[in-house]
Formats: sequence, structure tokens, C-alpha cells
Amino acid sequence: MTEEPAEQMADVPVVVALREAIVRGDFAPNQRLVEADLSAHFSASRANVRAALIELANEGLVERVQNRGARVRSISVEEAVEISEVRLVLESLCAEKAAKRIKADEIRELKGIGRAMRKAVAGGDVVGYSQLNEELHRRIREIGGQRTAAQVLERLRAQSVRHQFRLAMRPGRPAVSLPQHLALIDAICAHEVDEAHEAMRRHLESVIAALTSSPEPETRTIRP
Amino acid sequence: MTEEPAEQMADVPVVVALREAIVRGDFAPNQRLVEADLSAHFSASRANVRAALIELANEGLVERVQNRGARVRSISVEEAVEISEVRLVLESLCAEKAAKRIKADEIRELKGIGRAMRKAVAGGDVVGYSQLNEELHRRIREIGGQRTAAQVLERLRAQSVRHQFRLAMRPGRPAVSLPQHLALIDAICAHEVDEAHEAMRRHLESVIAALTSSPEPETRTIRP
DNA sequence: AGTGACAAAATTGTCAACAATTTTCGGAAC
DNA sequence: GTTCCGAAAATTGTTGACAATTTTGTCACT
Repeated sequence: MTEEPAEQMADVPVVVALREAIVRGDFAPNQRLVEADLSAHFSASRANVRAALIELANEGLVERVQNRGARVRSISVEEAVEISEVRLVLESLCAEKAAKRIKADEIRELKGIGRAMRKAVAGGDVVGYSQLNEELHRRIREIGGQRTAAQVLERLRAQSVRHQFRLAMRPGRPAVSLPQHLALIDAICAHEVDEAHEAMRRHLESVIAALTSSPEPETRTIRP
Repeated sequence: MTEEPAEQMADVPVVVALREAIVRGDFAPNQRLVEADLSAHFSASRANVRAALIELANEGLVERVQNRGARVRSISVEEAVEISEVRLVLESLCAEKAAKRIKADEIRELKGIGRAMRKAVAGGDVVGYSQLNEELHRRIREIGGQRTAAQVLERLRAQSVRHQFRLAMRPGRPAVSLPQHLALIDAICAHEVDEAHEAMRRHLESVIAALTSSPEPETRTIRP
């Protein structure tokens, strides 16, 4: 493996660099996060690394135990389901609010995302569709204007991004979720508050169902 | 004001001592939290105080700005409403789960809380009723077994405890919420899943209504 | 071979001193 | 009296060294 100082030139705070690295998957679940190593990797002081670890532990991305250091927290399938249940009720709330508040330019934007999704699925672009998926949910949160809910959801997203991505990779999954997303977009853009709520609920119930009835390959964690 | 070293003998970590102090109201909203002062007050090193402030900022109890220190975050009424909206959907979820999973001994416990609430209201014991209120909601979260939701709710509770307490102090408020709580307890103990959900929804909708139609006295913040 | 004790190494926890920044305060200029 | 400047004070940010703890490695003993 490479051993360079790593991380881009821009002097981003350590916590955001480390958070992105974990979410991106640069660090495997359960991998130890040694303060001195991170200090070198991000060329930051150990105190800053330490502060970052405390913060990320608070966000649920990192696990810290007294005198035994920090490691990337691994999210079990059961916990991923729990997170999805919370997402269900909170994103449904945001969808409701978005259906109430959405404005003309935002309608155009959401419709645009819908078209792009259709195209991505038709073209078999799974990662592109996955990104659009994330973008759609994020925009709905923003349009909804419920900042407390949005903040909680953002934190949960970081924790479950690995499971979400694997789910998106399952064969046939995009074909299931695409019509759900399109119905959701239609409801929100038509200011149909109740239907927006229901569409989001149906979509996330489908996610939960897929997660639970999962023939997930073993998460072979090698712990050296 | 007293200037002693403060804080009980027990060597509790700084963050929990500080968190409790803020939630308890020992520090007023917007009050500055100077690291050196806290260091003396809790007889801890400045590094520990600093770590605690970072953690509490992450939890939303403290506001930190670069080079300008930390202060107790003040929660506006609008934000308290947002928090209550999130609580509504999450606690409804927990109430559902609790109605599904509740066991005999837990039923006895909840019924006991219900009786104590009735007694407290009859006797005009407002603070006692407020404590029972908190205990009931906490037990429902625990019985529900949805740890992700419970964790989010616990964090939000810390943020909104001030508003909650003031609401509880309004004349006539206990008379409104008591029957709602009793109905909630009955539904959960009877394993009536949907009704438990609805009872919690109605209860928290009433809380939100009370918060919004509020003749709250000015939060006179003196900033010296 | 297996086990336990013990030293060595690695790692985290703590602290105090120093640097950088912001705020406060006094006074000169108008 | 007000405004603007600059020095002093207060406060936060950063660094490095040291202490405490855990982990690893070694070796005698059974």
C-alpha cells in the first residue's frame, strides 16, 4: 500500500477529511485508527486527530474505548434496518413538507433528476443512478426545510452509506426503486402532501424489505 | 455567586458534568463558556474541557465559533417546534414497537407510572408530574427497543428540555396532557399497535400546538 | 508444546507552556 | 462627545513532552 502524506492540498479540517475517508471506504470497518498514524497521514497534529476522533465517535462513525483507541464502527444489518426505519419516518416528514413548500424552479430540478434517473437505469449506469438517488433524497430534505430532521438524516446517512451502496448494487434493484422514485417526485411536484408521504413510506419500506430478506455475501472481516 | 471548585466528589468525566450542568440550567442560554473558567470549576485540565466542548457542540448543546470560544446554544421556539415534529414521528415509532414487545412486568410498571401521574396532577404536584412525564417517555423508548431512534430522541431531549419544562409549567397544561398519557399507556399495555401510534401522535401534536400558540414571556437574555 | 511472568514496545491520556487571535481599554484627533 | 488607532489583556489554538495503560514479545518452567 501507499504510504505518502496523502490527502489533497486544500487545508480541509481533519474531521471532514477523516469523515470523508471513512464514508468513502478508505478505512475498512473495524479497522484500527491509530492517532499517530492518522496524524502522519493527514499531516495534522495529534491533538487535532484526537478531536476529530471524538467528534466522529459522537456521530457514530467511530468507536472509541478507554485506553484502547478508536476503530471504524461497523454497522450490522440489524442496525442498518433500524436506521432505515428512522429514515422512513423522518424522510416521510420531509417529503410532506417538501410537497407543501416546493417552488417552480425546484419542481424543474426534481423533474430533471427524475429524467436523469430514468436514463441511468435504461443505460445500466448503476453508480450514476446511486448518486442520483442520494441527490434526490438530499434535495427533498433541503426543500422540506426541516433542518432538525435533515441534520439527523445526514448523520444517519453517513453511517449507513455502505449498506445503501451494496443494496443499490443488487441486480434488479434499480428496476424496483425507479418507479417508486418517480412516483415520489410526481407527488411532491404536484403538491400532493399525503401522497408524497405515502410514496416515501412505500419506497423506504421496500428498502427495509430488501435489507432484511438479504442474501448478503459474508462481510469477510480479516482482523490481523 | 459562589466561586468554589464546585461539582460533586465523584470523579465524573467533564463532559457528563458539563452536560448535566447545562441541561439543569446552571448555565443560561448564550452564556459564554470560557475554557479556563470551566477548567477551574470542574477542576479538570483545559484539554479535557476543550474535548468536552467539542463533544457537546456536536450534540447541539453548545455553539462554538473559531477563535471566539463556546457558548450555551439557545433554542428558539421555532426550533423547539422542529424538534417536537421529529419527536412526534420517532416517539410514535417507539410507541408502536413498545406495544408489540411489552411484557407483563413492564405493563405493571407503565400502569404504575400512570397511577402516579394521576395522583401528581390531583395533588397539584407539577414538577413531580413533569418528572413522571419524562420517565414515561423514556421507558416507552426503552421498551420499544429501537436503539437508533432512542439515541436520537435522547439527544433532542437534552436540547429542548428547557422548552419542555416551561410548557409543563403552564397553568392547565397537566389537565390536557394527563388523559393523553393515560390513553397512551392503555394502548401500549393492550398491545394495540395502531392506537399506541395514534395516541402518541395526538399527544405530541398537542405539544406542538401549545408551543406554537404560545404567549411565552420574553426570554430576557442579558448580554453584558 | 503449553503456560505464566516479566520486560519492551506501542499507544493513548494528560499536562503545561507557547503562539495566534480576538476583545478591551485608554487616549489622541477631530 | 465621537471616532479611530494602538497597546494591553483575555482567550483560544497548537505543539511537544511526559505519564499511564495496554499490547506484544521473550524466556524460563512444567
